Amino acid sequence: MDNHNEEIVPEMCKVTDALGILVGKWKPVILLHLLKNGTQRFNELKRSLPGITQKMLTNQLRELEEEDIIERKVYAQVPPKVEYSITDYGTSLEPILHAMHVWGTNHTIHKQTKRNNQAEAK
Amino acid sequence: MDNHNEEIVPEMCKVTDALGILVGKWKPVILLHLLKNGTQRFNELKRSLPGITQKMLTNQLRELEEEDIIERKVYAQVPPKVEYSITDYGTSLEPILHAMHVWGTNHTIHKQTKRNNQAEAK
DNA sequence: TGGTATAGTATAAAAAAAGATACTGTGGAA
DNA sequence: TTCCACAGTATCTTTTTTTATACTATACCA
Repeated sequence: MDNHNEEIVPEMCKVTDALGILVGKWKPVILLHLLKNGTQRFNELKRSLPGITQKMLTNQLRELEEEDIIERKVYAQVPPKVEYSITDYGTSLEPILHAMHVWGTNHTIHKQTKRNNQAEAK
Repeated sequence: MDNHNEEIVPEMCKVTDALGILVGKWKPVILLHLLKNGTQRFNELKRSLPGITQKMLTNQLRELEEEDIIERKVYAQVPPKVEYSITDYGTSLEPILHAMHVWGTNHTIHKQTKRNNQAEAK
């Protein structure tokens, strides 16, 4: 048995680092859109994200690009054309997003069940 | 082949819901402490979390309790004694926290590598 | 000639999250 | 008698995040 047990030591925990990349009101949805639909132009994304402002979209995309999760490709055209896509490295996030989605789905059920139980216990 | 493919539809995505539970500057660390050390008293936790204010700790604990992730047990004593622990249900978060930790750890390396490559490319 | 689409930037304001600080009541120890 | 530990509350201030709004340049179309 080798000695790299996988216990997380809170003091050197990287969970927050990982979270930092996912957090932001719009980042998960942006990632899911890019994962599902592949390469997208700026305004395509914008139309898929009702309510987002251009500034927010730009911000979130830049932050994801900074982390090497997505790629930004600018075409030298007028009017401008900019395409966004998930990098190969970025796809390594997919299992986590998926796990969170599954957990989140179950959690909504869990909470509903709990509420019902509490209601009938009165 | 059955028809429940697990593709995440962004429109009905629960990732944000799951994230909402983990987000908060202190929640992941609190959870990791409780997972690692088991039941803890309020001030034990506080001492383990250098820099946290009582208000923040109380807040985060109440929010986690609200989601049924942790349990709060009050002893009718003076001075007061309150114990916090992960619920059985709460442990279902462990794989996700673990996955995020592993991903986060790798990500720090990834970024370092990228920086080095960029530096030597100049 | 005016209007539209593109991918943004700039600035300010509002809202949410986090932090600082002071306060509570009570039993036991010094 | 004063002080400490306990598990919090109550306010107030600061910081961060998000939103709202207006503005840019240029090609194309009618």
